[in-house]
Amino acid sequence: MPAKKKIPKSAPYEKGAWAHVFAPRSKGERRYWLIKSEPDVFSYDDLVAAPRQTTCWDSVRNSGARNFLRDGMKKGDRAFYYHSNAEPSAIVGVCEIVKEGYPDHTAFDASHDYFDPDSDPSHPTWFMVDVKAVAKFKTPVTLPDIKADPALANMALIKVSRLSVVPVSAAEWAHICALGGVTP
DNA sequence: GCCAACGTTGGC
DNA sequence: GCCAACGTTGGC
Repeated sequence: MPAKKKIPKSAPYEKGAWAHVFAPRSKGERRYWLIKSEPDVFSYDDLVAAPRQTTCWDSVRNSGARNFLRDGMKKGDRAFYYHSNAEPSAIVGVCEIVKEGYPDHTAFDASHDYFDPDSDPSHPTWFMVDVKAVAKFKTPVTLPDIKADPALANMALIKVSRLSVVPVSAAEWAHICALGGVTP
């Protein structure tokens, strides 16, 4: 693994390199994602403790991540729950998309930290989904684990840092579920 | 705390 | 349309 990797000049999610994650689906096809949260802010255990083990995934303010939330994710899709800025940073559980992309109301609220005056209810800029906890990993799969695993070398998590929502391939999904001790 | 790798903004 | 300055994420 190169110590320093070259990231394509143009952001992949802008140029259609990830068009497959937005492409039409076969009937019943499920797709996979990874969502990041700092555990000090909202951990997987916080999700489990939430009413109906569900929360709205609000406050994403990056256009690439927004596109995944708004256009990529479908009800029934699954997502890894990743703890960022943690020691160690790691995938700690599985959740399910239980409500597809809808306007992020926190952008409309002037008193909210993530208020965006350019987003209004008639033409929302930012979107969110609802996620529900499904299973906590028996063993967290850490970022060093992921980086050391040749089967995971192409994960979007590694390829494109600083994006809080990224796609996961079906092969990566199965592999990581096995490492984490949960059924895919 | 540092800083790489972005995305965004705004001057021109 | 270019690009420098700035802000953010998140690993280390």
